[in-house]
Amino acid sequence: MKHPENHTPEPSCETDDHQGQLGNLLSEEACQQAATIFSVLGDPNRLRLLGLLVKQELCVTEIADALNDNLPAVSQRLKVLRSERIVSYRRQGKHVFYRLDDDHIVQLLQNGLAHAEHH
Amino acid sequence: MKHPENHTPEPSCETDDHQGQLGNLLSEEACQQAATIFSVLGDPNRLRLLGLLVKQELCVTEIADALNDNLPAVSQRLKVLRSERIVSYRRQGKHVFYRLDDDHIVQLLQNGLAHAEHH
DNA sequence: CAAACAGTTGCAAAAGTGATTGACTGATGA
DNA sequence: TCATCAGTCAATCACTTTTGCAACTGTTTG
Repeated sequence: MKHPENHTPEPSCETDDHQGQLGNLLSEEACQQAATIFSVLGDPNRLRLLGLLVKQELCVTEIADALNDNLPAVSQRLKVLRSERIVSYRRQGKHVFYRLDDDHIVQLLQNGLAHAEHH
Repeated sequence: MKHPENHTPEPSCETDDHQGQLGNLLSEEACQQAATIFSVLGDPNRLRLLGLLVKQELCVTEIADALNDNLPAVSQRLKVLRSERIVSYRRQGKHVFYRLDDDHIVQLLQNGLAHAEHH
């Protein structure tokens, strides 16, 4: 007696497959991982930071300056982004340069922004 | 004395435009909105729930049952998803049926999962 | 109208998150 | 080697979010 059997004449026939490889992909583990990534992107400060990196590679100081924020804060954010492989970095002398890890996440950002707009 | 001027010979020439309408889009407000959406998606429980809705429209009880979770919890999650227009709903008799608001967010989910996987 | 069912809401406890500050590491250059 | 600059790390605090439970609303059915 779990599923209500008397609710709707036609059982909500939206079973078309406007999904990609999605459907089954929502396994326990996939959800967990995807959720982590989404929540890392779910912060305006980190998003602003990524916005800068879309255009070019930058070192931490430059980022902090552009965002008008202090170094530890920025470094902290970069650490989080690093942990999810959203940004990668290289050291050059005293400086550490960060950039987006791949174009993949640019897409994600675009999608997110798109949804934000048309809403 | 803000931007370091001695850091790199060529100032990190990644200024190619593999961005869509992105670049400038990262305005204060756009960031804020996008961040909200991302963080709503940044929860494994909500993601699992959305996973169900990708395939079909479902009522709250069905969802709770499928997720093996209690009704108030599910209702609460749906409320959050509703607030960001990620799901829409219709009432039919005693039941309230939820579904994904548009195919747009399916894309978002796909992107998120894709990134989660190849990582 | 009363009973039963489907959902929602409110509230308090618990868990998670981000900002801040100060100390620490690593590289350069006098 | 010492001073300085670039960045990271760690600990604390404030704040937001989740969750779990009980009470409440709305709808159907007897």
